[in-house]
Amino acid sequence: MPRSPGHQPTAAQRVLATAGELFYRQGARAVGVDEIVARAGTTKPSLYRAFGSKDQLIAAYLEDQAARLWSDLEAAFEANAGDPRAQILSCFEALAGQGGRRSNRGCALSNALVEFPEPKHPARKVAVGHKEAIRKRLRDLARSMEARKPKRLADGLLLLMEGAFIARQIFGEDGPAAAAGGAAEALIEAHTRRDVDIAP
Amino acid sequence: MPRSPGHQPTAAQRVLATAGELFYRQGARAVGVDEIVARAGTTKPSLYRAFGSKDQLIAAYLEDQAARLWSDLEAAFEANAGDPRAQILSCFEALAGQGGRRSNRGCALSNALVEFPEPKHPARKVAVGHKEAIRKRLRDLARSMEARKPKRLADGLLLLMEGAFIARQIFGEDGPAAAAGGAAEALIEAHTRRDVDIAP
DNA sequence: ATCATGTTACTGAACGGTACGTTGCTATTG
DNA sequence: CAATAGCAACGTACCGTTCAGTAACATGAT
Repeated sequence: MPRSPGHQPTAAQRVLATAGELFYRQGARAVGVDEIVARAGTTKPSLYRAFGSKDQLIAAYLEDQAARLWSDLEAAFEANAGDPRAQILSCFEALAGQGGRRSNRGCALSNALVEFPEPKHPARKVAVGHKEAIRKRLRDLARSMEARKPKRLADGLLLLMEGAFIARQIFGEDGPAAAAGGAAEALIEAHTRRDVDIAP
Repeated sequence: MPRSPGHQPTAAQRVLATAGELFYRQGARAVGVDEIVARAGTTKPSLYRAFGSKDQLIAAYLEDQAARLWSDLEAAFEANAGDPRAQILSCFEALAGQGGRRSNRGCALSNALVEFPEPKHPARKVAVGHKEAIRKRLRDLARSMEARKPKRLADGLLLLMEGAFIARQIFGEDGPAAAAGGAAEALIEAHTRRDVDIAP
């Protein structure tokens, strides 16, 4: 879809970019299509030709966010290739850094899950799919570091991540979210040390 | 405000009860005042006479939820008086049980913080206040169990709680949320054992 | 008489969505 | 080369609905 470089961005691209900003900062339900097109310097027909409906625009926004997040994560993984423990901890640093540059509103995918509980909403499919992928990735990492109970460790790490996302929205960047990395370390330690036993 | 027993519930009470159900299940932004008054068997003037605005009704709903949650927690604390470790773990059981009876929509307070990011929204004050109280309570418990870094432990536990709330909305009751209690146990263990050291 | 409540009928703004006309580039043609 | 046909992208102006909120008045119980 992206045009060859040198061209100006299309109306659809501008809509997706501005909608992304507004959705992330204010929540998708709080933003009207009129505001989106006004700030994008275009009009509603362009929005609806490109995305079909507001719900589908939200889904597109989430796919975009998921792709960015995923590539950030993969970059962190590659930077620590071969050391699954460092790979996991780099996740927490990565998500901490990302939150900082975009004003403490946590994870766009998680927020969307809260905003749209209806099971068949297109936003849910995208968000749930992404979260399942993250969970699977964490499981693989836990397995490759030979944790005693890899699934359990991966789920614990996921809880810490999600908790950090929303803790940042409650207490800001220097609240409990800052403790996520350390807690993850402790959890990993508990699952990999020989002399400590984990509840069944 | 509650009337003496035997009387029928007032219009305001019915509004608060139905609004609570709808807000919790669908999200406050997704529910209109017309739907609330229709299901409560009353009319808009009654709603606005009692609560002033929809935003204030949302705030009242959150205060109600916070009070319920808090009393549940206090009950769990009293049942394990003198054993701070058991008190903390009973939190996780309590919140797991609560989620079960109300269809996996997590914590009403946390959800509201996601739905209403505007700093001066009345819903935020209520929700943030409650979360700060929880954080303080966890700190006290961590201190009284002589954890090495009580603040850090409390924050880690808070992350696990919040993570469990939203994990339930993503993966359901049997997803990562089920691992919260075990992870909390491991975290406590790491902070209380003599022979394990915690990163600074 | 007073109080909480219900009834009806509104308001103006914002909502998501669309029918229809216009612009501008590109490709084909004489 | 120049005229033109086609086509995709875009904008104007509007649709009906729903939103939160209100004014004025009626009713019923204590």
